[in-house]
Amino acid sequence: MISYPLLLEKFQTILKENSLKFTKQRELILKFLYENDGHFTPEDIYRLIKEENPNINIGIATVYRTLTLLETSQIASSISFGVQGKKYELGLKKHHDHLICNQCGDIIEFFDEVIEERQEEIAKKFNFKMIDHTMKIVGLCENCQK
Amino acid sequence: MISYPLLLEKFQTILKENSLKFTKQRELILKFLYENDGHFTPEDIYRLIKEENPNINIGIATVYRTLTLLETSQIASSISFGVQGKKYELGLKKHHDHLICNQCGDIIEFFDEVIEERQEEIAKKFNFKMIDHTMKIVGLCENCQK
DNA sequence: CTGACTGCAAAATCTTTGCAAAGAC
DNA sequence: GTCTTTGCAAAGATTTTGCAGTCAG
Repeated sequence: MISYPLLLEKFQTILKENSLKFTKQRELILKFLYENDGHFTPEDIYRLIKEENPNINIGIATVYRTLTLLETSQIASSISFGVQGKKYELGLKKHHDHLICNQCGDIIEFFDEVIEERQEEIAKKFNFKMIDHTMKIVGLCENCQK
Repeated sequence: MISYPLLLEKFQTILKENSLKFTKQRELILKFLYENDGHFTPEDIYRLIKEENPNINIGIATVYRTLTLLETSQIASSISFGVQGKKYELGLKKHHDHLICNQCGDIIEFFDEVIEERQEEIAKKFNFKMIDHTMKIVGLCENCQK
């Protein structure tokens, strides 16, 4: 896993390349995603950053804007929950898919080589240029089945 | 594939079982999904039904309510597109997954036995009770690569 | 300095809800 | 007749945008 200083550097490089500025708010959001393993809504991120940094001012719009930027830069990635919006996570980990618990909302990550390969083959079969793929298994986690 | 009269009967049975009423609007939405192979937003469905039936009154709220009902009844199913909402299709076909073109929005359906099996195995491995699963391969379709 | 970024509030989307009238059974 | 459904418009929820002031480089 990448270290935080390296991640920060990567982000700053991307910003520089695009004549964008490195701001306190952008750093806080990056740091939040780095430090908090999991999947968060923009609202979650906004609220938790405010809680942890009562002295800093940050607006929800900035969170949305920054998350979009981070996703475009391939530093973060999101999974969507239909009408309930998206959740973001740091996107530098190895690609993986998700098991999502319907009851408690818990998200388990997994990676399966066989599925990855089949996906490539399917895309090829349809002459489809695959950019991304997501797989969600929805159900009940071990705890919630009790 | 199920015939329309049979589908209609199935729907009516479900309605009766739940003391719900069979209305013109509900039938139109069911018929629309049956006759139109593809994936539609609630807005699409609303608009197209109105176009095809200028004499009939139908509100967008009814479309939403009915789609929810159809999905709960497992007659329709939806795939979500993040903030951009959901698209619905008749859900009685054999389970399948989707290739989604980023450019033109086209959706190609596919089914792969190997992936299906692996999903079962993964769920088992995590003691996860699988209720549903979706897989989306996002990219560029054959046409849009040109 | 200059142009990008920010927070705010307003706007835009998409979906749901409250309600009185209409319709199914 | 009774109870559900409907359309409408208003309300919600989530996300985006316009703008004037602020800040990074």
